[in-house]
Amino acid sequence: MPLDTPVDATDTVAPVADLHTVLQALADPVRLEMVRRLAAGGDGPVRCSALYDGVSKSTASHHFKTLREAGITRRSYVDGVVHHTLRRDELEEALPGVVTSIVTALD
Amino acid sequence: MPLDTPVDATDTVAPVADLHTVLQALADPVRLEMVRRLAAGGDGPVRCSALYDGVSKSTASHHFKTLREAGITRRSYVDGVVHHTLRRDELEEALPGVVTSIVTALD
DNA sequence: ATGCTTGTTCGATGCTCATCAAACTTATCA
DNA sequence: TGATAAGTTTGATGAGCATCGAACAAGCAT
Repeated sequence: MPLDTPVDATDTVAPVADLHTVLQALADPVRLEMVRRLAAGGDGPVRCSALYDGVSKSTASHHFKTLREAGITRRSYVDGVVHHTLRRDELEEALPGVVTSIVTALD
Repeated sequence: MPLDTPVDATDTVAPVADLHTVLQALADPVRLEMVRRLAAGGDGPVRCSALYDGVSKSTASHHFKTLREAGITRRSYVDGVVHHTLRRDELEEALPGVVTSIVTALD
């Protein structure tokens, strides 16, 4: 559904952003919770609606965009609905330990 | 020199704050650089003036307070001037790997 | 077709916070 | 006793951003 949707099933992904951008993205409680739920989802794609509570759709979409642009998540389309995936491997390569330790501390 | 200065040489320290507070503290570029310089200082006390550039004294003092209240640094007085120290051990205990990996990514 | 659902975009609003200058405190030095 | 230096605090200002509702786009159902 997005205007800039690619034809195939998965968005082209941006490189993982610099540390400051990643930390800024993770410093918001709503986004931190989104990442927590993505990690709890066993690293598979999770549908949008399962990633937030208590904020409006438009706010959630804004946070998705922030996470995506920081290189933390990837967007894909399964069963016609949007899903998000934690980019564990790329993050580990670019910023070893950072996201892993944060996710661990989140339990 | 602070109004709430204890009599002895080192401030009483607050507990390490929760993950969200710590991330929020580290998400600012000025504070991130302060932490980088503290880490580069080999975990010893570093004098205030060596921890920042490009911002005013009052701004720097504000950032010091933020780091201290997040439990990331400790303030002490050596040779009559204020020093700051990275609380490596307490941070590692409260949030294993988080600050360590961030500092490592900072090199 | 018509509607319903899902997600994005836009515009507006309000709050948080980074920043500075100025005044103040304490200590050190002449 | 001044005078200077180092940090802190306060008050004000401005920018960024989290939030929402509304309008829109795309897909699926009936």
